Amino acid sequence: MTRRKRFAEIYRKLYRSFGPQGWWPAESPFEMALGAILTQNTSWQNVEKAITNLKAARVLSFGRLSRLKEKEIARLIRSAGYYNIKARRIRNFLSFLETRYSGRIERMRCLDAKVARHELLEVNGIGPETADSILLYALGKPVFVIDAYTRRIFSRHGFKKEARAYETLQQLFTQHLACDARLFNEYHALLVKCGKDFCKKNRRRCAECPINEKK
DNA sequence: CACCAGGCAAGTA
DNA sequence: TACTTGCATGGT
Repeated sequence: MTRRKRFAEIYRKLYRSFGPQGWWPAESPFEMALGAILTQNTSWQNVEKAITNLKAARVLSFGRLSRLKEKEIARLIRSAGYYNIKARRIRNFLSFLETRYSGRIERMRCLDAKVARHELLEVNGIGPETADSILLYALGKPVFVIDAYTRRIFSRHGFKKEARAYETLQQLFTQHLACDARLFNEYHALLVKCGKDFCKKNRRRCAECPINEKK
């Protein structure tokens, strides 16, 4: 079987098993970008509580959030963990948006994906996965997001070596799939769903993973 | 109790 | 280049 068919087959199995995932669960590109920072090595459940706090405080916008001190942001996002470092990262992102895009993340949409990615990676606190999440989910760019689940799943299904480095695994998806933001969106979300349910570090439920099914 | 979650940066060798 | 460590809450 070619790799192209393998990548398509895995997607098909995941989609048939789990259905559409409806990512990203946010009301605006700005909220998505914030969520991307908040969810760094953190369960989405804890991030939701932080987002809820920000909304309750009426500060989930560039203008309102920019007026808060770092300590205030930290207090509001406490439930997301790493709150001091994440508050700093959010401030870094806000000042980036301010200086380059007048605080309007939508203005990044007209950029080439490679240029936008490079700019985002310049922000201290935004690494490859956070940058790609913002590109794909907030800006609608056809960029495949690699995360710990994606690595683990493909590592366990014949791509052990390629799954080591972020860019290497990302290139495999880019090469073997149609360049389609909606496909990338759904595929990544399905991998996270599959990882949460069946491909955890302990291999207890590994055998039940839909990728193992015959067809 | 231990372990894990939709990472990243900084330090070390 | 390739590890190691700190960051922290909340669920299982």
